[in-house]
Amino acid sequence: MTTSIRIYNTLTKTKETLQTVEPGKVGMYLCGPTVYAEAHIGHMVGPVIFDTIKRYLQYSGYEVTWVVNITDVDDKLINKSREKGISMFQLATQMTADYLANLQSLGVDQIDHMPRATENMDEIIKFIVELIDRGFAYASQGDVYFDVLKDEEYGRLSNRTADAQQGEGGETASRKRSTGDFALWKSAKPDEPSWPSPWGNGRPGWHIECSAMSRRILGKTFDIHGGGLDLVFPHHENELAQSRCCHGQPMVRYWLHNGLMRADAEKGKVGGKSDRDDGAAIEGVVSEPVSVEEATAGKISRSKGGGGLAKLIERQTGERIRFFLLRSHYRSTTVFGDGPLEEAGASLETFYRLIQRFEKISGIDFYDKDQLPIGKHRSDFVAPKLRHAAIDELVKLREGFLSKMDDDFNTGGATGDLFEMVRALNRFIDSEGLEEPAKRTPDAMAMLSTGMAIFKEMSSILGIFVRPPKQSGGNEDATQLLDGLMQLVIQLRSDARAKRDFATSDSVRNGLTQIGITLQDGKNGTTWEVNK
RNA sequence: GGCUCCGUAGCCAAGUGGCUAAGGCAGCGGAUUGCAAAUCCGCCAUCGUGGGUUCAACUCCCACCGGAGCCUCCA
Repeated sequence: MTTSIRIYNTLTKTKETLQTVEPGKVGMYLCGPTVYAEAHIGHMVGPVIFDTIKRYLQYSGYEVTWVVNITDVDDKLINKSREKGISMFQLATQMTADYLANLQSLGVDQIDHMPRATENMDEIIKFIVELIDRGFAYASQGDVYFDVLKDEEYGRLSNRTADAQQGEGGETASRKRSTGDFALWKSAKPDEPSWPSPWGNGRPGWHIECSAMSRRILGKTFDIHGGGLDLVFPHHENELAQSRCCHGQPMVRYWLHNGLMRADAEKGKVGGKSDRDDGAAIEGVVSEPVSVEEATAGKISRSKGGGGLAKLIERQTGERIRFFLLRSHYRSTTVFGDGPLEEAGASLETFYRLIQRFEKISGIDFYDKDQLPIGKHRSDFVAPKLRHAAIDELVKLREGFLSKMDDDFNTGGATGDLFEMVRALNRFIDSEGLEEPAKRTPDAMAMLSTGMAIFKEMSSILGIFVRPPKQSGGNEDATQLLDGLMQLVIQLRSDARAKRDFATSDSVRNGLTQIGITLQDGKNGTTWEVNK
C-alpha cells in the first residue's frame, strides 16, 4: 500500500513517511494512566489523538490494532490505597472505571486492548529473565536492575547520557551498579502487594510492563508508540532500551509524543493589555481578584487539583473537549480552562445548526448511518455525478482536509476545512432556496445530501458529530414536555405576529431570551434553541 | 547548569523559502428580517526584536528579549 502519511518521530526529530512493519497493518501502543487518582484533562490528550489517528489510518485503508495499558501496580497506588484504607486492587478498579467513563464521554471508542500490569506478571517476569540472560540486567538483593552502561545507544530518544539520574535514590541507590540503572523488579516489603518471582516476592518496575505487554500483543517491533511529552524520559527511554536490548531489533518505528496541557491563568478576561500596572483597574476592565497561585498558569497535575474531569465534562460536554483538543496540533502545548472551552463550544454551534438545518429540510437523520451513508475508505470515494459549484468545492475541501491529516495528523488545520464546508453547504441551501419546500427539487436535494455526506465523512474521522449532541438535562419526559410547551408558545406568538401585534411578539421573544431560549423566525416558521 | 520546544491579528489557531499568510471566536459594514436571531457577502495580521545567508525569508542561521516543558512521580 502506498500512502503519503507522514509522522513526526521523536527519535529522529523529523517527519517520516509511514512505512509499516507489516504492509497494510498498523500496531500502536499508547501509555495509559497509572490508576491511583481520577483522570485529569491531560490524560485525555493522548487517547483523543490516538483515537483520531486510528480512525484516519483505517480510513486510509490500514488495519489497526491499538493498545492502551493500565498501570495498576506501583508505589503511588500502594500509598494512596493506604491513605484511603482500601486495597490497591480496589483503588485500581475504581480509578480504571473513572478513566474508562471519561474516555467514553470524549468519544474514544477505538481501543482494542487494555492490558493491565497485574494480569501480565508471567510475561513481565519472563521478559526480565531474558534481559538477565542476555547480560543487560542484574539481580541485587531482591531487586533487578537494568544495566544502562551495557546499552551503547541508551539516551538517544531523550538526548541525554546514561548517567542521567533515575530517581530511586536513597537506600536503593546502593544496590545499583551505576546511578543511571533503573529497576525492572522491586522486592516487596512484608505488607506490600507482591508476586512471586525468581528473585523473591516483589512487583515490577514502572517501565517493564509496557515492554512486556506490547511485545505480547503487538510483537517485538511495532509501528507507533506514544504518550505525553513528559514520558520521553525516563519512561520511554527505558522501555526502548529494555525492548531493543532484549530483542536486538528496534522496538518501535515511530515515537509520537503529544504536548502537555497547561491550566488556564483565569485572569480578568475583558479588555486589553493590563500586563503592567496589574491590580489597577483600567477603564472597563473587570478583573476578578485571584490568588497568586491561581493566577499562575501552570502544568496540570493531579497534586494541584487537576482532577475532577468528570465534572468538567458534565459542565462542558465531551464533544466540546474533544473538539477543543483537536482544534490545535497534538504536539503543541495548550492552555486549558473553561474560557477556551466556551469558545470551542461557541464554534461548535455553527456545525450543530447546519446539521439541524439539513435534517429539517431533508427529513434525513444526519447521524443515522443508513439514512446518510458515508464511505469507509478513502479509496472508495468517487466524484459525485451531479455537478454544481458547491459540490466541486466540497470535493476540493475534502482533499485539503485529507492532505492536512496526511501531514502528521494536522487536525487543527483540518478543522479549518470543516468550517469552510459548512459555509459552502449553507451557501448552497441559501442560493437554492431550500428552506422553501417548493424549491426542493430532487436534484437539489440529492446534491445537498451528497455534500452533507462528504462533510460527515470528514468529521467522523475526527470522531465528532458521530452521535447527536447530548440534550441538556437528559430527562426525556421533561424534554418532550418542553418541546410541546414551546410549540404552544410559538403558535401564540405567531398569531400575534399575524395580526402585526409586534409589541406582544417581541415581549414573548425577549422574555424567552431572558431565560436562555433563542427564537429564530425563518421562512418556514419559527425554531427555538436553548443557549448553551 | 544540561536538554527540548514555542513567540503569527483583540483572543484562539493552521501554514509556507517566492502565488491573495487557512480557519474559528469577538468586532465592524452590507444583504435578509416587522425588528431580531440564524445564514450569506465584505472588512479586520507583513508573522517577538536585532543582525546574517539568499535573486528572494514570516519560513534557514546567529544573538537577544519573552513564555513553556524535561532533567525527580507525571498523559
